[in-house]
Amino acid sequence: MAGGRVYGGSTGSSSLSVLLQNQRGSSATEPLDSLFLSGSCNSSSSPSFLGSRSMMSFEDVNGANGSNKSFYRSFGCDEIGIDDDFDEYFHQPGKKRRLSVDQVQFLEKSFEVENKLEPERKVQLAKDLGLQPRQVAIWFQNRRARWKTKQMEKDYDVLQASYNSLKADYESLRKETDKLKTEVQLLSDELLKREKEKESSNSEVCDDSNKLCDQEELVEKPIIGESASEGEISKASTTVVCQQLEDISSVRSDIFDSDSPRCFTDGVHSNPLMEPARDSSYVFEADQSDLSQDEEDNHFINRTFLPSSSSSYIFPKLEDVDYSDPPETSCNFGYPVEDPAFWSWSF
DNA sequence: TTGTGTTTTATTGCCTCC
DNA sequence: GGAGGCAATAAAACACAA
Repeated sequence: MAGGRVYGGSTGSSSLSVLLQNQRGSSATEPLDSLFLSGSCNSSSSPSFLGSRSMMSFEDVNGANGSNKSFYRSFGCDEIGIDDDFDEYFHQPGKKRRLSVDQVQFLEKSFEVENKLEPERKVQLAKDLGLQPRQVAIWFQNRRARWKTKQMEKDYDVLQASYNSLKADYESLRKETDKLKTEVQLLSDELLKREKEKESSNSEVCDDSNKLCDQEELVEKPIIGESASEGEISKASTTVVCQQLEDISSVRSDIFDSDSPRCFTDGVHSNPLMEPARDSSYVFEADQSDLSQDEEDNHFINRTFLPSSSSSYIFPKLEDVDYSDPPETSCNFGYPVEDPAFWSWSF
């Protein structure tokens, strides 16, 4: 829209007083509501109807001469002496004429009441305004189109505001996610580093492990063997078990410092089901001939403290465990547990 | 005064409903 | 099939800057 334009697509009543002032030179406070009051026509207000000269140029203007005047008669303006103005525009066929401000105001008020036009109302409006019913219908049709456009603009603004809000939220969450991913990466690196350190230290320990392994066999046989009974666990074996447990705890506490996010409450897993997934099967399988030190630890603990009467483990099999909905206290940091990236660093 | 952009009035063609 | 609504569009009217 050009700057300074006083009329526009928005023909709301708020701008009509300005319109009138510009077009008629009348006071801005001059009540347009007089259109809806009978007997409002006087010599000072009559110029406001001069704009209606446009309606005299319609095709059947000769026949409509009387009906045009009906618009004024309806407001008590039978004798206003504007016939000369009518005649001036009588014979301009094909010329498009704008409705007067007052006619538009009248139509606007009618539109506010009901934006659809019933046939009876159309005829009545046409009669009152001195227009053809078709003109009234066209005006309402165009007015509805303008209203729809405005409404779409409003809806667009609302949607855009909503979009901007969501976008801001998304950006915030994305930054937080990136931050957490970085943290996870750091922790994962640290874990790998410590595991390597542990493996190197284990290789040194293995030199002395022959003796330890012999002792472990002594512990296992009474527990797992078919002929073994609980009463057969000797006091000496119990001593060895305790010693091994201390060794394990020592190694574990060496691996995980107190600041690392993990699922341990101490050197032993608080939730055995969250055991390492690097090779998750080993936790629940009875026979593992080639066990690393870490695996040996779990192997030992599981066999020592969680035996069943039938010598099978009481842990559920891995495939029976539902990991789809991990507990709140798990260490998945909100990542889906089925994500391999999660299992690569979780415990 | 003129060119340009905007608004309004009106037409056309298509669609839906009764 | 006619009436009416709607989208697209033409064309006139209008405002304004250069």
